[in-house]
Amino acid sequence: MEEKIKQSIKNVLEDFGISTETISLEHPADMSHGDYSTNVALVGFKKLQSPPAGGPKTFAEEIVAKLREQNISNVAEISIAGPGFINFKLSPKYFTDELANVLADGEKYGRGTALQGKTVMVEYTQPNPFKPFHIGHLMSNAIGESLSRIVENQGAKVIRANYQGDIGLHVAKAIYGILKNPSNHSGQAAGAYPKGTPAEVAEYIGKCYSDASNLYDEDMAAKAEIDALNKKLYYQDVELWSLYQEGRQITLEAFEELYKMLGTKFDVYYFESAMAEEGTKLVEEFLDKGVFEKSDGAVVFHAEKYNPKLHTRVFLTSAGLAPYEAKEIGLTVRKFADYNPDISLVDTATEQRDYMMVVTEAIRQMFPDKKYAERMMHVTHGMMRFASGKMSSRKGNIITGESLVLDTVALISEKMTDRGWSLAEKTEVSEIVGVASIKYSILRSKIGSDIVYDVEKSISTEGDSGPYLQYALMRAKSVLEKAKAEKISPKISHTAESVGDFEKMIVRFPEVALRAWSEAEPHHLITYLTELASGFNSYYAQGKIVDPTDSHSPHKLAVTSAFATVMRNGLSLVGIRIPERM
RNA sequence: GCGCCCGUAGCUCAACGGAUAGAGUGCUUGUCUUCGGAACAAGUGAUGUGGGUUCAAUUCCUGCCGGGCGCACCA
Repeated sequence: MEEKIKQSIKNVLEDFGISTETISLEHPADMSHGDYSTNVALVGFKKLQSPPAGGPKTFAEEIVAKLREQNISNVAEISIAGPGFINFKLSPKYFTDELANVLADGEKYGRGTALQGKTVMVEYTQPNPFKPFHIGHLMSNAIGESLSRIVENQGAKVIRANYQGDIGLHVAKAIYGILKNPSNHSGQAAGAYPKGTPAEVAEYIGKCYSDASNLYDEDMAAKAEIDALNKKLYYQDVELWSLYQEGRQITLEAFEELYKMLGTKFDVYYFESAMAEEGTKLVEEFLDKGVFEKSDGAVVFHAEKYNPKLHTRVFLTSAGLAPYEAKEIGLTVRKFADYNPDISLVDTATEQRDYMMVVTEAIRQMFPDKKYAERMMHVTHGMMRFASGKMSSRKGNIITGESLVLDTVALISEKMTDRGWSLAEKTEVSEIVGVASIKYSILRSKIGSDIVYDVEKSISTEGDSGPYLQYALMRAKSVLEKAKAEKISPKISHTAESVGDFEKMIVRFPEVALRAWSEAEPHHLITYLTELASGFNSYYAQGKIVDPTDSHSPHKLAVTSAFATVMRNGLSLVGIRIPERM
């Protein structure tokens, strides 16, 4: 539809001797202005050889006259407003046909073809074994999972990848803590892991890590020991190996349980430990080829030579070890070898922005013909800060990603309306709703910015929230079930009265889904779905939908059904699960 | 010091260079409680600041003020 109108405008402009590649056609913020609006008369006015004396408005009139001659199908009315906007009003039939498409397409409604045939790798979450799963990982997971689904929805084959730091100083710290257990956590004997679920053991490891981390800064002797451990681990010391393997395994299992709750399933896991060798080799190879240079014993890359805004970074330390930079090179080569993605989308925290640009520049210089750099896309998320100064979880610990999820789920559980749940049902529902509320808080704003999270407010029973979206859908479901019981079937009636703002909003879903991809911004979906839920709640409040005495009842049911379909598809794109009841 | 990001109602967030800057929350008031009130409706209230570009600036450029992040052997 949009393309058809644009084409017509283009034709008309050519008649006036104006050629433009891009025509701006948008939905006016105020729906009473029409369904589409263009500013071509305002923009094109200056390009005219002999502009009409009446100004842009007169020019708009001339354009409109010609547009009307074209008789664009489904365009009911063309008018001029304000300084020279041309507004298009579509015929009701266009919308009722679209609603019929929603019902016919079901879960396929809203799919696009922008990435048809492409392979996209999305790399996200990236927690580190031996360390707690913290809030940043939760943000990365919510964003990455949503982007994965948005990309999939545009026809791409998606590879979900998780790159984890299973080697490095943090591991040495954790191992040191386990070997010594200086605070005697859980009364656990030093040098071994306690018995328990993966989550419990991971929590123990987290405490050991934290102890060692403090000692590292305060105690010179401890620092020396940890540094020595780090070196031993790097060279896979036999004595430490089983302790290392067990701890690595168990923290990874604990992460896996969280992914399940969050609704993520990774296709591939990459580990830093496996990238050091390949990365080192590559850096050395390209040192000879002149991409890298020696400086103070280290191997560095002077990114500022190619882009003055970038800086120099170390790719191999003077001790000959591979820092993150070299491992990233190894990872890049590996993932392109494994999947050859058309786009490699990576989500990290914002502080890695410049670092990533330097690495990307190095890759550009290393592999100009393979176009790796051109296919790399980096998005960054901000930090989650907490309102009300409440920085610890219910158990009094530092808030981790895991404790935030569990605390939120527990609060939701307390506030749930009792519907005669079994314990299993209640657990399941509170989990789905609790995770939804966290994901909503993360995804509702632009992904780059920091977000302020208030545990109490985000699960408050009123207003903008994940539960609000789920609740609207539950209501719609209820209505549809009641209609079924009363044997009224949904049927679209193709009359002018049957198209209101709410119906128009429903059929905008495909373009919102597309925009979420083209800007890589899930928050467009959240904003849209919130408006849509609000629209439905108003629609619902206006009068009965299921009413045997109302001849419009079948149409209202069709609209309700279309709403439910779009809400389901939309929630799926942001990675929010839908409960059976709530 | 240099680079990147940000500054919008009391608070948390929107706005593809466009029309009267939208939501939620808070506060004030109302609906209804017959399809699920975790709801609906009404009122209240904002673009940090000085220039510039444009028919049109929250949006682009620029000065200042304020905040976050990054800038060599950590990840």
